[in-house]
Amino acid sequence: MTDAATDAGAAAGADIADLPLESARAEAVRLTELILGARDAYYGRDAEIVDDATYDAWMHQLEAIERLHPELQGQDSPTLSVGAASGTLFAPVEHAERMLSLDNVFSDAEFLSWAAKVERDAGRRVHYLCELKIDGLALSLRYENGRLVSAATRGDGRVGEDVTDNVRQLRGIPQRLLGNGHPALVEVRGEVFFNVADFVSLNAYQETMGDRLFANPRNAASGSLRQKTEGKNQRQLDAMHQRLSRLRMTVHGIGAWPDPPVSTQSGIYELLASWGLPTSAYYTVADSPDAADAFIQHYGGHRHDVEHEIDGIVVKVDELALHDELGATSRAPRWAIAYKYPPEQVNTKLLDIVVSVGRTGRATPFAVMEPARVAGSVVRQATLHNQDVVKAKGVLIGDTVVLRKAGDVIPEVLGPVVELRDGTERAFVMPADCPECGSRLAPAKAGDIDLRCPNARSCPAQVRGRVDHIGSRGALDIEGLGEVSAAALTQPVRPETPPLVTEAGLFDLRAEDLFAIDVVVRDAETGLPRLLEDGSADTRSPFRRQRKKSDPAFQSDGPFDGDAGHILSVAATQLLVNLEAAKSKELWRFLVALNVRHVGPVAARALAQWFGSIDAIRAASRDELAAVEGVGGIIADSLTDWFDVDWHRDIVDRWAAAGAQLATPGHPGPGGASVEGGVLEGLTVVATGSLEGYSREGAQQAILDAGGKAASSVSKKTDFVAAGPGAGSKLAKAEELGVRIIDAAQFHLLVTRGPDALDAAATSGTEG
DNA sequence: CACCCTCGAGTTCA
DNA sequence: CTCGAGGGTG
Repeated sequence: MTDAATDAGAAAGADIADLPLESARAEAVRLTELILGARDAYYGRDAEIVDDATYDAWMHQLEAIERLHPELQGQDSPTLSVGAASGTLFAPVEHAERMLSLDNVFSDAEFLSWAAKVERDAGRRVHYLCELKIDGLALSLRYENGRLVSAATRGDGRVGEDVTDNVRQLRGIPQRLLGNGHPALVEVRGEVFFNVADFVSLNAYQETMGDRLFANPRNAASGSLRQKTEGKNQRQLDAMHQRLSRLRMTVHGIGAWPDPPVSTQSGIYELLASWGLPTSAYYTVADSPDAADAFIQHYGGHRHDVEHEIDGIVVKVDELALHDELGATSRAPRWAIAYKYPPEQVNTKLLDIVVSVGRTGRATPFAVMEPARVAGSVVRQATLHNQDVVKAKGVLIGDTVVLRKAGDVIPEVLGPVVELRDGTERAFVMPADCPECGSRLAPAKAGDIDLRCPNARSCPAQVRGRVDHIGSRGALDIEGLGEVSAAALTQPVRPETPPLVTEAGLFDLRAEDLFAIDVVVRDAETGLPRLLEDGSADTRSPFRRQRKKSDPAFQSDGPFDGDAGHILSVAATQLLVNLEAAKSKELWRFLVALNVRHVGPVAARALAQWFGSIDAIRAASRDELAAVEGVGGIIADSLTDWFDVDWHRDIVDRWAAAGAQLATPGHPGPGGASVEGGVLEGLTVVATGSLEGYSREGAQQAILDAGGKAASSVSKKTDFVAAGPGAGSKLAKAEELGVRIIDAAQFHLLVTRGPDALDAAATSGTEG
């Protein structure tokens, strides 16, 4: 790129960054039309209708938009084809038959209405050929008398680039067709793409060579195919061949064949396969729109089970006779549609990097972004872990960043789009003080990257986090005690001194305490306090509500009448009831609730089982603690250290005084109860997905009750994996390791009667 | 010294 | 649910 071109691109980027997605889309369409029109004139009529500078400006504008919104870059984008660089590198080739693009739908409803229209136009039910829409580069191959004579990119659909020399090096593409049933002229359309693994290794290679990374497999395929061999040194040439050999082709179209010996699209695929052309293994013929929709939904959930990237599903009417009947619009055939999945990687603005403090005091920077739709949900935040990660990712506040969902769930910032910087970005500086309480942040021990707020006792963020944690499923599992209540109880606007200064007072909470609480109302969008007309913050109570005449619980002389006829809300009464019930939960839950470092549900269970009471654990020495299986020196130290702190012991004492049961009834004391001789003794079981008849917790408890070990991840030590609907990576891991997989019914048998009963049931022949 | 496992954190969904 | 960090165990 020349300097002038760089400037043009950067300037365009600055404007475009402010465009909302819909306007950007419209602008991209407009530019594409202009560019294709200019190209048509140039190649088709040998005439220039615009000067080079204008043409270049359009291209740079379009490139800038596509960098900002990669999802707008269609496969037929002019930036991916002829003229993108200089227009003279590859010879133009005219396709025998125009390569049309497909119309898109973005939802099941849109797809079903397309199918309904097709069936209405056809006047009958039709079959649908469903296939994966591979994220690659479309290619047209021309075979004359069975020999490959040319290969061309799509280009603008009518004229493409001649990439025959490069294509001849691809292993997956035959130079000659097998057999002799093919016509004299065959033009097949296919997709050249990288498998995900090959794409990753290609980028790793590019990185070691100091070359530019490819944004996605399609760009990589395009880049590899459009490499020019002249002027390259031998080493680069070898590397290129190595990469090219990893390209594969799958055929999903055929044109220029007036009289095929088969009557369906799927028949054509079989024919192509018999000629030695590589076709995709992933297609099916559906006999109804609903069946086709089921295929779409299936792969929507299993996009990553396929070795290559897919950005959607292509559905075609299978009956060839109907293709002519239905015809085509100027851009796309009416007998086929592309269902586009939501993009998994998008660009968005990094508005700020903010630091949050968790229940352990760890200060974690996270990215605050312009809300963006990724993989089907709207994301506005993503963790950045610590200041080293921020630095390693190289993001600046104000950058346009690439956002994705790791494992399809957890939002992750991949990095900045450096080309779109305009100089106003600024670097993130890790604050020296806790953003919530102002204490000086410091590493817990020398050499730690993580900074922590040392003010464990009264830092609002930490107290709030701990109270929230107490209510969580892995601890006392108190319904109604979550993030929101925890905040209301520890830092309301009224009263000034919150009911809970630390978690010590949790079981002393009374109805009056809850009734008095007011919190600031925050805007759901911005997170800022909502203001009243006089400029003061709007407040409301989470635990009061207006009394209605119709209330069955209406009492004219209730205890809380003073306040304009308000009564305790349902949430408040439930919280009080649940707190009361929590007082008699199992000992290990209290141990987890105490927030001792390194003591989670597993260590807590081991300790509770051995010692039988909090007092016994408090009294135990470091070595006595470390003698418990699953507890080592570190956890033992962590426990004794914890009990050395006055206000920690105060928590235990006040909970006990409030009636919390901090001992297992009937436990004989240290060294005592251990469950032995259960039917699952010595066996490790992992439960995943939803198992009919069991809750997530219930399944774990059933395994433990039977004397087994309930592990949270699958390893080769795992004996059984009980998998129900919705099972994810654990099931895959079990298959990979050859661990025995059982369903809910078998799981029930296993925990009640043991593994032998399972085998007996299996051999008695329930199959068939 | 290898594993293998648990902990802890952040996030979104039903 | 997944990742990194770091503890426990053979």
